[in-house]
Amino acid sequence: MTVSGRRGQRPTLEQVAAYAGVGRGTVSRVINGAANVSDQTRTAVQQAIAELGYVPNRAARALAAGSTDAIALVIPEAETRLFAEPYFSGIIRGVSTELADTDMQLLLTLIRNPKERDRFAQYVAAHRVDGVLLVSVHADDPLPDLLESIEMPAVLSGRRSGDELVPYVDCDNTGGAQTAVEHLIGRGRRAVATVTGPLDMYVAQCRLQGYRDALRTAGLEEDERLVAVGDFTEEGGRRAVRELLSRRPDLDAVFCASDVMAAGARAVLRESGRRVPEDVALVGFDDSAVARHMDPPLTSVRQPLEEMGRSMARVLLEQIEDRKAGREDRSSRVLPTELVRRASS
Amino acid sequence: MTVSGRRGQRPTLEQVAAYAGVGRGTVSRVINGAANVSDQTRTAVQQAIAELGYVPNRAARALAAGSTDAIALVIPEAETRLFAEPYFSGIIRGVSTELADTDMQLLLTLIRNPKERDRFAQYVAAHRVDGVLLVSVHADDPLPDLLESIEMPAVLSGRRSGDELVPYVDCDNTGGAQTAVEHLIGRGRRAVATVTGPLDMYVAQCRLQGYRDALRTAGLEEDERLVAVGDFTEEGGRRAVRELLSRRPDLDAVFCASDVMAAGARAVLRESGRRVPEDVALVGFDDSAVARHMDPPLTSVRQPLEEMGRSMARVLLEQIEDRKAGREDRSSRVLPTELVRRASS
DNA sequence: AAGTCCTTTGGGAGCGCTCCCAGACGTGAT
DNA sequence: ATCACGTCTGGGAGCGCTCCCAAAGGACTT
Repeated sequence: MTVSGRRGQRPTLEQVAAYAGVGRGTVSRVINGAANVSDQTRTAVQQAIAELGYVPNRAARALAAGSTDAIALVIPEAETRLFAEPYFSGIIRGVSTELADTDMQLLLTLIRNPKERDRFAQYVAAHRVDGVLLVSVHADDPLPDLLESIEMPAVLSGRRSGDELVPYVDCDNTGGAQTAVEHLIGRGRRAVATVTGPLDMYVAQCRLQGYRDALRTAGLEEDERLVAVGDFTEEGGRRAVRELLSRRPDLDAVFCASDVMAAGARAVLRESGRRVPEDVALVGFDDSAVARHMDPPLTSVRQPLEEMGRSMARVLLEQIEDRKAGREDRSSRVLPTELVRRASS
Repeated sequence: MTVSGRRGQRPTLEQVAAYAGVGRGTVSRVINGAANVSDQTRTAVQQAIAELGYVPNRAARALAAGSTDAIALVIPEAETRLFAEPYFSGIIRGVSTELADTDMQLLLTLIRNPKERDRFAQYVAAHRVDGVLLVSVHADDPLPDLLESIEMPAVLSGRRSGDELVPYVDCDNTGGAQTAVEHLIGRGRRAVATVTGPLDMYVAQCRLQGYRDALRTAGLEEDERLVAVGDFTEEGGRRAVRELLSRRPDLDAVFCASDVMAAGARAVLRESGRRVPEDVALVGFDDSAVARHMDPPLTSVRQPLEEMGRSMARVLLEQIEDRKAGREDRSSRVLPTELVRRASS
């Protein structure tokens, strides 16, 4: 308790100014890298800052400047279940990396229910952050449009549909799926089945489209009996593969739109006495821990999660910058995926 | 751009006061739930707030009050690798849940290198947050002591040693391990081996201790040939189990201090022609996705991650509260684990 | 020598709150 | 009627910045 009297004793900009023998405005200019400061003055101020250990007070800055130097990363609970595993840590890591050089803060907000959503909406509407990164893939999520309507800079992780209006960063789901299936075809497989995600999700549509593109490119016939709809869960994968096996017992490869579904697929294949990859080759999507630790290890399509996080942050920062300068910027980005080949195919 | 003129048009406390026909101070009192406001006045103010859609400006509040209404969740990169998977999302979810009713903000900070650590240290030293949640298990991490020295309220996730001084929230690693091994013994296993984590980590020491306690309680002899040191990686698990098999080919159960190591163990056991669980029963720790999707699904010790997150937040908030009131509070908490039984044992 | 323009600088005003003091009013005791 | 004391209220001061205007000075031009 003795030392705590020191609280608030942190030097202020004013003290730095006094110490350096200049005015407040000048110190402010140096800190914010404004032009029109002579080298001599700048050096003196910088030295004063260093000697006093000055750190600007964010609250004061935010209040005076009307900006917050903070962005929010918003994760609706619903997404949390579907994409759990490597997804968030990857995105978060990327975002954080990109923000490290800035002095933007990252605010994490989980939204579990409508009440929390409203609370967040109000919070954002009150301009308590400079921008929002939103993990959202559900078409019926009202948040993106809300952000749009209050002109809050925002970037989505993933698209809600093919003609997404809000700036987004996504990975090439179609291309990734196509590559995966082409890989299977290249290994001599001819009866390639797929287990899709729920088809009301755009990401699931894309991955199915990639599957179809690959078949078409290879001149293989598309057989609807080789397509089963899953739900991104292991049990869904099980169910789908049972269905596939009953319809086309001769299938020799399965492309699953997620690793977790591939785990379910793998179990059913084993139960049915089929060996992986000898009898049926298996490929997943996500390159999650599940894929790495499966037996045999699962070939999977890797999304560049960290890079996606970085991109999201970058796009958002640009957007904030542009908005401030009165420009309009609505760029999005689609990043390539990578096929990670393992023993399952 | 037309509408953006509205920016900053959000009502201020002053406007609320005018609207309600009271003074600024009164509105402030109502907002902060201070006593000494007549019911009539309070109602009038609350109505004004509702009608105007007033939301307090955090920056202004922080500046005037000298507090920030924000806490930081700090994750050193090193931990990110080891504990990746369910750990962070669980903790984060818990923390976020607990904070939802507060108007505390959650700031996420990843620390990748010494430079970022220093930056964060400076940031914290400047009292830009009210408290810190620190995921840290490495004894040589300087951050906890730094926080201690500047009297910043802090709570660790996990202990660095048995006599941790900084308040922490941990799960009962020893008890969890003991329960797991007792479970194996209860299923008739007699040559129970263990794969430990790196023994310079307290968490690994605890889990080993739990293993020993279980053997002793059951009156089984401890054989050092049944203990192999791993490193929480799959490859480490592989290596450890190969070692164990060469030393005690008759082992009939393995308790691994992490699921990922159990995945490695499982692979080696299969290679050696042993069936799980018929020949060798297997138990892991963490109850991660890997455990659920393993073949056979892995029995594992579940940590109550979300509850741990909640506890951390609660303990930190209490600490902040107490500190503000001039009291001293240093409570910690150890939460029970739960054995999740699956087919591997 | 006077005027013009640019660069550099100091410091007032104000951001929206909280804190706190002083005043207004009511109640009961003297 | 007077005073003391309590409850409730208004609003000044100030938190530490940024913004911006005006002033000081230097380098040119006419």
